[in-house]
Amino acid sequence: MIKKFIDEESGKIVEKSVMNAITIDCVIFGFDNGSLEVLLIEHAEGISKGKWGLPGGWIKKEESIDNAAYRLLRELTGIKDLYLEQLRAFGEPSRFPLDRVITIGYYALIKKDMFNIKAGFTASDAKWYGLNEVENLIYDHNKILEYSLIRLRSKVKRAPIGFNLLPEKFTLLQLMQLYEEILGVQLDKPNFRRKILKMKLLVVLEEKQTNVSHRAAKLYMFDKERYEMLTNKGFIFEV
Amino acid sequence: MIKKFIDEESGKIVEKSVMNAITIDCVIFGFDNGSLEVLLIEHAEGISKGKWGLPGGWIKKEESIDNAAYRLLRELTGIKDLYLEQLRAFGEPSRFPLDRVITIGYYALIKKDMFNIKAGFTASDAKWYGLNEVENLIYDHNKILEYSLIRLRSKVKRAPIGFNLLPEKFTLLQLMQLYEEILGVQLDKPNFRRKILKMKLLVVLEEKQTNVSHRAAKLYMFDKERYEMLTNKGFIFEV
DNA sequence: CAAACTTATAGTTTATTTGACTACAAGGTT
DNA sequence: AACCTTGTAGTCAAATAAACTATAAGTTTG
Repeated sequence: MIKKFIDEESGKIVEKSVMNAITIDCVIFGFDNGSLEVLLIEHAEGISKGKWGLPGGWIKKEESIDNAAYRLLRELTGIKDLYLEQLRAFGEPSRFPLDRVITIGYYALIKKDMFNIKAGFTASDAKWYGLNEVENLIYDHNKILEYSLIRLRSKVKRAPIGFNLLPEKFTLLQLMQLYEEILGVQLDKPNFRRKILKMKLLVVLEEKQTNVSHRAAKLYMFDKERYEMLTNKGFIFEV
Repeated sequence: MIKKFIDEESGKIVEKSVMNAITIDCVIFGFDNGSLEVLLIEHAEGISKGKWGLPGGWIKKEESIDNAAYRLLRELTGIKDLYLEQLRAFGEPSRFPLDRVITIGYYALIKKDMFNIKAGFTASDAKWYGLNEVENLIYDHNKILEYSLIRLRSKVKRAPIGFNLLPEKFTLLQLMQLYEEILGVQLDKPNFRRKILKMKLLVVLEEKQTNVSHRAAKLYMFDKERYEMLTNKGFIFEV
């Protein structure tokens, strides 16, 4: 597709192609043992062969961008049940060395206990990294990761998306530690309990923890229906 | 550029082009006489000729997406001093009737008193619309507008971007009305004053309003340097 | 088996913030 | 001069958040 532009220096009308290569790159977050991790892959082909970066891929003509992101995650992890949100488009002309490639960043939150990584046919390896173990990634992937963290931190305070990182059943301490880890703050146990329970978003279960070397904590579940009901009434989640 | 994909039904590897046409569309907000407005343009060419939509255009190969958005706004309004932020990419395959076109949405906040609209060579007319005067726009532009409003509302509470819609010098009532209009709430004058002044972000000027038929209010200016200084110390703007 | 230890959970107290409201000041208009 | 509109200062009760104390319910250790 060729379109007309005004050349800013000469003022003349020039014709240029407006076709671009577009990729998707996704930051996948997991929570394990009290720390936040991201899933990185080692590229198996092309100029970035052998280097680590975010999982990603190309968008097909007939699918929406969101669907492309879902498809890529399905190919990589096999899970269908995850939280996925677009970050934004990253389009510095220099971000990709060979051609102009615009990428659309996503981030996903998954329950780590629920799946196995399949490296897939463009990756030779896939591995979880703690946030401060991440070193130099390909292209602008460090920048995308950084941006995803900012978004995650701001979103997690205003919407109950944190639950997507925990198992179905969790204790209040686990939930608190999740918030502590993501937000990088220290929280007070009794105060956190009170605050989160007052929202009435959690269902307390009969079950308790097992195999712990201390008093077993009650297990809770997030009540999504109740959340939506409350939201419609004007309730705003805020930690 | 041709890439390989796994066909999900047959499991075979197929080759597809990954080139896409990408545009930029921008929601431009202005504030006038107590109400929030958006700048729309009437398209002068192509299949949408005669219809109203968001101002937009194509991205050149050698410019970043942000720069493309700046360039388009400059071409349209002539202003260089504005607030600009990317929303996200919109890429439903059906959003554009002829081809697959992915668009990257932006929103801008401008001081309406500072500029004149130039319709430009792809638009036959440009006009400010109050938010509830906006009717059916081309493509998915209503959706982009809706999304921009959600973003504006959430952002304006957490960052002092609202000032970009006001003249350099403004009264506290003007500022309060801006927040009332954007957030759709009623605020209490004394309480709003106290809250906003406590942040120490405003410089009070010697000047007062003129030509008003009531007690003249003091004029204030936003102190950007002070804002950045406070932010570095951990201050968080919140209305 | 009891003491020590760890985490869970309940409750108290104080400081801070928010929200609603009252009162008066400072102009211009009639 | 009376009145109207908006600006500005101050008060007070209610709600919320933050810091802290205390106790309960288990495990582990000696």
